[in-house]
Amino acid sequence: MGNTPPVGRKVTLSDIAAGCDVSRATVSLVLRGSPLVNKHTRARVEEELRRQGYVYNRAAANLRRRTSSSIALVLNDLANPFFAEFAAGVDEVLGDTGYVTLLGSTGESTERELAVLGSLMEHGPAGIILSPAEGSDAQQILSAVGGVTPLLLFNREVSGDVAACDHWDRLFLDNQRGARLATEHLIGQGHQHIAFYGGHLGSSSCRQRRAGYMEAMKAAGLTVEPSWMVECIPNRLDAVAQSEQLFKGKTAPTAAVCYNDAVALGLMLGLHQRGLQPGRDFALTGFDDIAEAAVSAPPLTTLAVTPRDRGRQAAELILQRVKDPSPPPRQTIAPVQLLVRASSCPPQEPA
Amino acid sequence: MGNTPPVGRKVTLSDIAAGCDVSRATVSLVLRGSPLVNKHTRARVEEELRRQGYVYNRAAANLRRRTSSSIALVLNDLANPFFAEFAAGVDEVLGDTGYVTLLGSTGESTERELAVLGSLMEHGPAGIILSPAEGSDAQQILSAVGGVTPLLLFNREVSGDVAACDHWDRLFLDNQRGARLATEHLIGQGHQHIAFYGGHLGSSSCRQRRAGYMEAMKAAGLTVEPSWMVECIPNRLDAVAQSEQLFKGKTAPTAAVCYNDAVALGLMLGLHQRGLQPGRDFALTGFDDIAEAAVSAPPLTTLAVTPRDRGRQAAELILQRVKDPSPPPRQTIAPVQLLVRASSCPPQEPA
DNA sequence: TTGACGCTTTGGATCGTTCTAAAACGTGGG
DNA sequence: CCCACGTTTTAGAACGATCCAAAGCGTCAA
Repeated sequence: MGNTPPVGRKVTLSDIAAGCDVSRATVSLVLRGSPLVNKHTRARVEEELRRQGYVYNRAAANLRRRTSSSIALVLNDLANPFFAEFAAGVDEVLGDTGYVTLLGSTGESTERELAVLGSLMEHGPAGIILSPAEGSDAQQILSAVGGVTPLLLFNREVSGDVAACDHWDRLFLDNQRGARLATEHLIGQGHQHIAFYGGHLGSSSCRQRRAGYMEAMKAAGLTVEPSWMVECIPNRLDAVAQSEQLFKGKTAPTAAVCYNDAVALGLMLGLHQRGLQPGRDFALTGFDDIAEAAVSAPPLTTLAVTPRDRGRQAAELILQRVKDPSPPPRQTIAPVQLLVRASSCPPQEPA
Repeated sequence: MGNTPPVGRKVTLSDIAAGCDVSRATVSLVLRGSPLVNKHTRARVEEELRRQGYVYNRAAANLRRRTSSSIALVLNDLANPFFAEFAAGVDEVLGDTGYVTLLGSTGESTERELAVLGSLMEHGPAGIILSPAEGSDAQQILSAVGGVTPLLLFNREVSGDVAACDHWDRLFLDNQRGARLATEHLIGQGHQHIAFYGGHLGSSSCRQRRAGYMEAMKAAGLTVEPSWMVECIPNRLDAVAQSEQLFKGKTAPTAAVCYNDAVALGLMLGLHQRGLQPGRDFALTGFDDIAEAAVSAPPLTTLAVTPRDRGRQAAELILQRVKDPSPPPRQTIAPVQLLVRASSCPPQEPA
């Protein structure tokens, strides 16, 4: 009978070594499946590991080997289903590769973002995936994470000195192309008076989506009335409230490309209040393909961004970079896919 | 001029010590804000820390002190908004207390759950918050996490030997009271023929909610027809499909307590198909207060479960347990709150 | 002069693992 | 009998921080 496992303390490699009369080094070799150890020794050690209920201490190993087995994931809003799906995708890939996810949620506060980054850095992650809070400054982030740990910027640009962060990788959605596809689709349905509704000009994604819209309109030779470009806070409530702005100009639009699904669903309510039936009297498109989009009345034409796939992709990008830091920084633009549903009807009386 | 920071290597406490001619011990004291160090020394050291861009290595400190600064958060479905909110709440509190969140997502697979727990354990978390996958076995979980690390079970029971896990803390929603409140509310509106619609009897939450419903019915002296207890898969689609079952018996219900919001929204569609207008011809309630509940037509009376608050609470519970492991395990039942909206109308002709 | 006493500072061991170089051991050829 | 050789095993120094006991130092009373 060997000794019993220690009581108040965790079982260490030395306990195992003592328990079956070999050196710590040998146990370590067994743990890492080295071919150097003799079959019988290995069996004896493995039995002892089981007997004492040994748990590997990866922190100690990482210290000695100067390695890391974690990736930090810092998100501006975990409660948002888009980012939740994204996080699930990230964790899926990281888990499969033996990395562990260090989570940090900033709640759109740049102050908290810096604090969270600082705290996570103390755990020495091998890399960082960051979806920055609005208004994040490149310089400050750089000084929080240091110049060494690889960082992948997701979904948003940061403001400030470009040179400060031009060695970061980037993963963005193809906002511009998405909005262009939606606009082209509405044009294809026969619409000529098409608005762009919702979003904040302060956000880079809104600017990109507007650019895609303008691009399609221009390419089709269609003019854009100023009253058709309406800003609103990108949630349902404000989208309802601002919807009448669309009809203040001299020509009323017959369709709208909306900044995102939440805004589109809000606009639907606003149209109802004006006596217009969306999907029959007025066509609209969203962006994101949230769960509700498929079951709204009418179902919403929108752009699928597959956040879980983006998460997986982000994880793979940062892992590549961790494995080999030498290649030049890379910017990846993820495709989005147009999902045509009933909300994007043709105009009622063809022009 | 001091030496320059090292190149390929991270800056360590020894670099700082060498850089300003003190011992490592002194630098360590400065880092931890000890009152022992002289004002001038402290200033010199702090200057050097800044100059070299020192980052604290918490893993090394944890190793030496035999402490931990992380909590593992293992969720069966991170993509579900309920758990995403929960995670955000957990991370909020943990971040404030200097802990870091180790994330693990199991995707409802018990196999993956064990793998994830094993991997996280190697990082030596101070505690674990676990929302188990369906069908998780107490024994297996216990052997994955060992008997030492505190564990908080959230939201779901695990199957198998109770004795195996009776030293775990628990945090559950008050399903029974929630359903009772909803039922009492409908009774208060004047309903007597009230159904319980949706959910799987296999799930513990469904059984608890049914129990709350029965409790209220019995207390009010109301009888329950067998045809009023209808099971369905808890999603919108199946809820539409099964809704006619409610009207197969000899007495048609005038109201229904639904298993959750998704089911309630599905039932609304089913009622429409029968020519009944929910909120006027038929009253119903949901459970969860998902985002759609407030904006459906009619807005849905439901039970708010405030997942973010639950997350905060879970974090506080596990931190308490980490701080002092001695008190006996505790089961916490979180209150749910009835939100009355237009869907729970009085019956059309008062009985 | 001595030593007792605060106030600071410090060397060295230590946490649990891995790495390196070398030792132990059996074996077979010269 | 000795040594070279392949196979296993090992002692001891790392990794970067903290803890402990003790030491340096200036001051002041005896």
